[in-house]
Amino acid sequence: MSMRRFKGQVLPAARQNNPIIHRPFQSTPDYYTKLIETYARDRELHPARLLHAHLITIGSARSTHLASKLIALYAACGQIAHARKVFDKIPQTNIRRWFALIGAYARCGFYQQAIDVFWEMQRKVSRPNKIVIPSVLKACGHLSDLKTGKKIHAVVLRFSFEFDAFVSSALIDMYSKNGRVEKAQQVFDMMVEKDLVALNAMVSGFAQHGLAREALRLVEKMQLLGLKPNLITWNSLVSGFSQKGDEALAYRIFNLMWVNGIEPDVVSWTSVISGFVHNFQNNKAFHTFKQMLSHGLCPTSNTISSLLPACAAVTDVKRGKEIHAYALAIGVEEDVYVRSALVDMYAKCGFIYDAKALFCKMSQKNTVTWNSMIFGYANHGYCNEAIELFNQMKMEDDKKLDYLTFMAVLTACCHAGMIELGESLFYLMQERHGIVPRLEHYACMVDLLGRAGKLTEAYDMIKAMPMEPDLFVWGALLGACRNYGNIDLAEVAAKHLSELEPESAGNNLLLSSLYADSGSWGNVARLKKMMMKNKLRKLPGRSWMEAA
DNA sequence: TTAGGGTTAG
Repeated sequence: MSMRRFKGQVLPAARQNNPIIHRPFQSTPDYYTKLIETYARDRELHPARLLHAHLITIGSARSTHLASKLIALYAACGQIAHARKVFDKIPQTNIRRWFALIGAYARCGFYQQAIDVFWEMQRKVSRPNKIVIPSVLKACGHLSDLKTGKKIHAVVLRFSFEFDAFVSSALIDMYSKNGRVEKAQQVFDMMVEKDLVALNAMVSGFAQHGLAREALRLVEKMQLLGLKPNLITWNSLVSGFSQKGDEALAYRIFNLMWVNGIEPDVVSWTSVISGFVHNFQNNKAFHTFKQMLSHGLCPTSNTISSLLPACAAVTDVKRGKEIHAYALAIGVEEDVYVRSALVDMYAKCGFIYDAKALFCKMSQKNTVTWNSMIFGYANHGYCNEAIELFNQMKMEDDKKLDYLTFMAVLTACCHAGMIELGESLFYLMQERHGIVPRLEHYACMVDLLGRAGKLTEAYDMIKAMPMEPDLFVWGALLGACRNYGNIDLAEVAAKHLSELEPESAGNNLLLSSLYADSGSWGNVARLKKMMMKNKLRKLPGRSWMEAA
C-alpha cells in the first residue's frame, strides 16, 4: 500500500485521521511502536486494524518487536482471537513470543487465557522462560485460583526460579490474594535480598488479612533495612485497614502520610472513602470526597463506584444524581462498575424505571449488574420481572450466576408466594450450578415455605441444615408461626432466638401476641414477668423520609 | 515480568 496512493483523494473519516497516511516519512519502527502504544492506551480498534494491515503490507508485521506490541494492542482492545493470530505468525523458535501473549493477557485482565497459554507453553517448550511466571501468578491471584498458583510454584521450584526477585514478589502476592498469608510469609522469609516490591506485597498481604500489627512492624523493619516506604506502601496500609473494617486506623495512617511528606493520590483518597462507606460512615465518606476535590484531585471510576453505595444506603437520590452527573462529566459513566453501582443506587432509592433504563442501555453487564437489577425488581414487588430477568441472565451466560443471583430470585419467589418455583430453583442452584446453599438461602427458603403455611416443611428444612441456623432463619419461622397460629413451633423458634439474641424483646413480644391470639393469658403473663425480670424492652423502630 | 483503590445480600 503506497502512501501516495491516497494523495488528492477524499478519504473516509477514519483514514483522514490516520497519522500513517499523513506522515509517511516518519514510518520508522520507533514511530510504529509509539503509534501502537497510543492505540492500545486509547483502545482504538479500527485504526489499529488499519495499522496492522499497513504493517503486513510493508512486511513489518512479523518483526518480533512490533508483533509483540500488536498482541498487547489487540489484548487491550479485547480482541483475543486477533492477538492469538499475531502470536502464531511469530517464528516458533522465538521464546519471548510466549511472554508477549501471556503478559498481554494478564495485563488486560484475561487471566484464564493467560493461564491456559502458560500450560500450552509448558507442553511445547522444554524449559519455560521465567519472565512469564509473574504474569501467570498475577492471574492466579486475580482468579483466586490457589490450585493453579501452587502448580506454578512447583514449576518455579523445579526450574530454580525462586531466587528471582520478580518471581518471589509475585508468589507473595499470589498467596496473599488467595488467603494464604502464612505461605506468603514463608516465601518472603526465604528471600535473601528483600526489595521494596516484595516488602510492599507482604505489607499488603498482612494489612488485607487484618494483621495490622504485623503490617506496621514490617514497615518499621523496612526502614531499618534502609528502604523508604513509598506511596504504594502507605496505600497498602490504608486500603488493607479500610477493607478489614478498621476505617479509623486507615484514616489515621492516611493523615500520617501528610506528616511524612507523602502526597496522597487518588488511590489513597478512594481507599479512605471506600473504608467509610463499608463501615456505614456515609457522611464522612461524602465529606472526604469533597476534601479530595478541594485538593484538586480528579476522581476515577473507582472513586465514583465506591461512593455510590453511600447514596444507596441512605436513599439519597439527589446526591446519587449529582454523582451520576459527575461521572458523566469526567467520562467514567460507561464503566461497568460505575453503571452497576448506579443501577443499584436508583433501584434502592425507589427509581426502578431509571435503574431499568440504565440497565437496558448497558452493552457490557457483569454478575453484579444483573444481580442489582433482579434484587431491585424483587424488593419492589416486581416479582415476575425479576424472574424473567433471571431467566434472561441464565440464557445469556449461565456462568455469571452466583449465590447472590439465587438470593435475588428466591427473594422474588418468596414475595410472590411462588413456592414450587422457589424449591426448584433451590435445587437447580445446587445440582446444576454447584452453588452450596448459605445461611441466607436457607433463611429465604424457610421464609418462602413459612409464608405459604408449610410450617412443618420449613422446620424440617431447618433441622436438615448443615450449619447452625441464625437469627434470620429462626426469625422467619417465628414470623410464619405468628401468621398461622402455630404455638408449638413458635416456642421452639423463640427459644433459639432468645439464645442467639438474649437482649432482644421483639421475639418475645411476637410470641406473646401469639399466646394472646389463642387466649393463652397465663403464658402472656409469664412472658411479661420474664421480660421485666430480665429488663427486656423493645427499642422503638426508626425510619426517615426525605422532604422535597 | 512483581507491590496500592471499585459495584450486588436477609
